[in-house]
Amino acid sequence: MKLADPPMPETSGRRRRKDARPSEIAAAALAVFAEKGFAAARLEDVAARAGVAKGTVYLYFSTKEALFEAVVRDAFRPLLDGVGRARMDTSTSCADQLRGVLTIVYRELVATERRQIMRLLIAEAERFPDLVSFYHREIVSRGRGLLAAILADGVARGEFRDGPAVRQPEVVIGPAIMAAVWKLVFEPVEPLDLDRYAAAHLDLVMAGLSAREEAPPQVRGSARHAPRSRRAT
Amino acid sequence: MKLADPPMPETSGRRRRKDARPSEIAAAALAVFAEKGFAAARLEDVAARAGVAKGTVYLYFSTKEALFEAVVRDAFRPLLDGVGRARMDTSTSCADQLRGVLTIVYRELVATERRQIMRLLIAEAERFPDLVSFYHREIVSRGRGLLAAILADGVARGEFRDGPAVRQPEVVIGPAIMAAVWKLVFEPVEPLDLDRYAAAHLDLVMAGLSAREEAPPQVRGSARHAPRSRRAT
DNA sequence: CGGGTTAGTGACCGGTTGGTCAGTCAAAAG
DNA sequence: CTTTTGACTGACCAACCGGTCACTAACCCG
Repeated sequence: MKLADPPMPETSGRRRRKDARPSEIAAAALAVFAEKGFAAARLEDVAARAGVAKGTVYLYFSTKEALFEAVVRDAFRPLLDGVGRARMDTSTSCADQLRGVLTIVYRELVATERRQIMRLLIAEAERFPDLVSFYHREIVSRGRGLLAAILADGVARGEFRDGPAVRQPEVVIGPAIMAAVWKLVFEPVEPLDLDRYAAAHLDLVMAGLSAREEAPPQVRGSARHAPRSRRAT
Repeated sequence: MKLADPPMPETSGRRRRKDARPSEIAAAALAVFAEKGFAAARLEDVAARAGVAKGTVYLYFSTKEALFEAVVRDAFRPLLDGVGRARMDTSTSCADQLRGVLTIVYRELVATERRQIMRLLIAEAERFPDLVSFYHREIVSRGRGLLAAILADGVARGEFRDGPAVRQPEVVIGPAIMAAVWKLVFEPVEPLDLDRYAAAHLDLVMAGLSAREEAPPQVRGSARHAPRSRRAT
């Protein structure tokens, strides 16, 4: 496109509009979808919010489904490489790495309007299986990989206790997801103090993972007598 | 009505139908709403699934919104008193009480189709604020009260460590909510082994709460920097 | 300036669907 | 048997909305 364009920047007035339109429309569409859901969102509202006529939407998106998919796909784009880069330097303790990851989740997902994407994904999951696959591949499995690596490393270093939670890293971020859901549903009724909540989450998880010198808890019948490989400090 | 009706039981064949209809329609509506969402669900589908004509639905529910609210409200009715009764006898240890509550959540919410109610509530939360208030009042705040009581009792008995998580009981069930969401969204892509997951959840929570020995008052998450073996796997 | 290009428009169409209501008919009443 | 009741029906209506397309006008270039 832009390659081999020696003389002038081709973005003149009219042209600049054309380049800007798709993202303008996408932003408007995201707002409307988040507010109304897919089925109840009206294309005319999207157009109006973007400051264009309804026909213009169809210049850039062939159908309502296509618009929805494009919008929801791109909503996490800015975070995608962030997740990739998130492999922090291994010099810090695993506990701190874990703290860092959870803090990012709270700051970038739970606390921002991006959680509306979660609502859309939950609501329309079975109408848009491709979208679900995309998110699973690009976000969820990567995130879990990162988490699993940190936990495994923590066990290897003797920071963390080996146990079922290490092999089920989802458990560790579960409370954060619940916080996002809570804010999506109950925020008007009973708002959630995210700082306090996140602190409690961190506290519980750290205490639950950390390897104690005193190994065996009196937790009876935990159905899991795995060898606590406590690589003592 | 029924008073002063000496001769015969008035529930004859025709009458019995009238009594049965609302719940039949409600059951059908729940299925259709769960499958399609509120906006995309068609009243004719509901009627067909209930084995009646469309007009019949309007004999019992004045509008589509009313039908939705009635259906979603009643979906948890059978569990309501269950939650109330769930104040287990205080003879068992608080750890066991907590285990019991979480097990019930997994068995009655996460593992059953009832989690579809969660999807509906999340998806339509801002279109039905009354419904949200209802659930918050009848289910969520009761459940949290129960949890908080168990945790506080556990602290008093010296079973649990006092800490921020005790004052934020939501954190403790967070992973279960996440499991429900996971199954709602990613089940077709990557199914979740609920037993393994629940075991990991229990393990993490019990370890995170249990008071070890004399418990250093505030661990502040073992920020030990011990880069003893910086080798990754 | 004028002809050509193209982003943008909005009236319109057709299918869908929430909601209505005049009518049907089985059972209860007499 | 006839009459009355009321649960149930489904054709119908009107509004709504996704998608189309003939048209407009802003812009570019010679």
